[in-house]
Amino acid sequence: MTFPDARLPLYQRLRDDLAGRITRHEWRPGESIPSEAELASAHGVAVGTVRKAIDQLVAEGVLERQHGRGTFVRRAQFNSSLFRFFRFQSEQGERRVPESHILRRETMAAPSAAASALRLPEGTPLIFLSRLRLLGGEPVLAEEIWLEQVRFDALLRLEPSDFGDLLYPLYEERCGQVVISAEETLSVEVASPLQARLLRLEPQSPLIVIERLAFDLERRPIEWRRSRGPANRFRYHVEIH
Amino acid sequence: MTFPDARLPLYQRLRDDLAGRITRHEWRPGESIPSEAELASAHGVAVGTVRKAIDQLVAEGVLERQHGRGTFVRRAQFNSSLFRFFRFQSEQGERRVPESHILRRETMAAPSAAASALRLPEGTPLIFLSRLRLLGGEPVLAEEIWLEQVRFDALLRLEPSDFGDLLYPLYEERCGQVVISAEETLSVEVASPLQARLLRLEPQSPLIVIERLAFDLERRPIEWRRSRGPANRFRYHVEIH
DNA sequence: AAGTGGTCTAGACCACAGC
DNA sequence: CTGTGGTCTAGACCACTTC
Repeated sequence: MTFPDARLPLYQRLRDDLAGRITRHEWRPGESIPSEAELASAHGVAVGTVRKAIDQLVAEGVLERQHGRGTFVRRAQFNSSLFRFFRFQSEQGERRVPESHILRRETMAAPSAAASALRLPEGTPLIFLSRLRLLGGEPVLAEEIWLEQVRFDALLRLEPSDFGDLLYPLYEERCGQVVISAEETLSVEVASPLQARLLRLEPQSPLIVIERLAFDLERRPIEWRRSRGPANRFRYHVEIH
Repeated sequence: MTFPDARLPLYQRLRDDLAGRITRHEWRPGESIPSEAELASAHGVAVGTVRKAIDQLVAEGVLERQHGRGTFVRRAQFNSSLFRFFRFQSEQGERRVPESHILRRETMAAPSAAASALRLPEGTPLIFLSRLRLLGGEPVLAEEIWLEQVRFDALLRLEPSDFGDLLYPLYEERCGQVVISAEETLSVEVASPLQARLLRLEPQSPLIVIERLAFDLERRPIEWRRSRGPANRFRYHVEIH
């Protein structure tokens, strides 16, 4: 339980309260939350204040309004921009989801880079995943993923072959962790012999490197990953506002 | 003059009205707009409605509220994410603005790629600019830029040496065109002999290619540019929501 | 003290969905 | 017809800036 700062505006505390109840699965993705009038009377505030709190969560992509029907918890948005970097090569629409193979799954004490990214003390127990992703049989991404062990414990009790092709649905269903935003940093480097063999490239081929830090509803970083793929089949699209 | 659809909500029409007055330079960047109470009585609506219109423009980055002082037209935001791809090499903060040299400035009939990006009929008169950008004397970006001639006419009456290092302030001051959002597409290609010489690289070096389509207040595309730089000194940071 | 934006309330009326 | 979200109003009170 966090201490809601009483000096924060009402609608802010309400937003955090609702976000918490979604995190705690009081309302599940796809379900509707109580009506604005109900929430208002339950919290003893005006409807306008409830609307302002909901407005925020809608803007964050957590809730979705449907005129005349209600307000719903959004399901993980697998067509959203969070998945954009899968758009390797095939620019012609039809974003295919690459198949995934878990190569390694281990626990480790947080190395300094992962610890500082995830804002955890160095040495915190983490889960480390190594994944290879393929499109039409060809490797397109080699991924290294770090997760805080206490949050993602459930992943250790699952067969790596049962992980499926997408992690975020797994995070949501098995671990109750919802990703709603992320920061990515792109750069280009040259393939090491190891990476080259994994991606079936010639050594010294240019690689695109995507570092991603993913955040949950409470705006805490919960996943850090570093993905590498062949630079020549790469396209990346962003909207800047 | 556009026809405001009377079926649109009041606050939407108000938003468009305010956006238009900013475009037409009734209020200039850095200046304050009338107070919410004034706008409300001038338009014969409630203050809440004015606030909702202003909220939108604030979210779009056009206006900026200052508690107790007023609401201001934002100046072109040169530290904003629109300028992020200047962050070549020096990751350690201090984003320096590269110096710019205009290599070519011509008028041309819109080629099909530029026409379709800018959503203009093929053959529309355009201005074409070619720029080289340097950091500490070293070339970091070679840019090709296409602009609709009727909007950017003023650029033809200016000495290329007087363009300065940033184009968007120029667009704003000389042409009354304000960029508030953009889409970018990144890819990697291999330097042609020409590009290699321009960027002082060995031929066949990997290049990062950034295509940018920039939009104005009315959400119309007004600039299309393609920039190329050495891939190895490149870093790109995005927030995904 | 006067003027500005920020929060919050209470309620009217409209538009859409679903029975 | 009922319940839901969407728009709009009118006004109280607060917090910050400026003079």
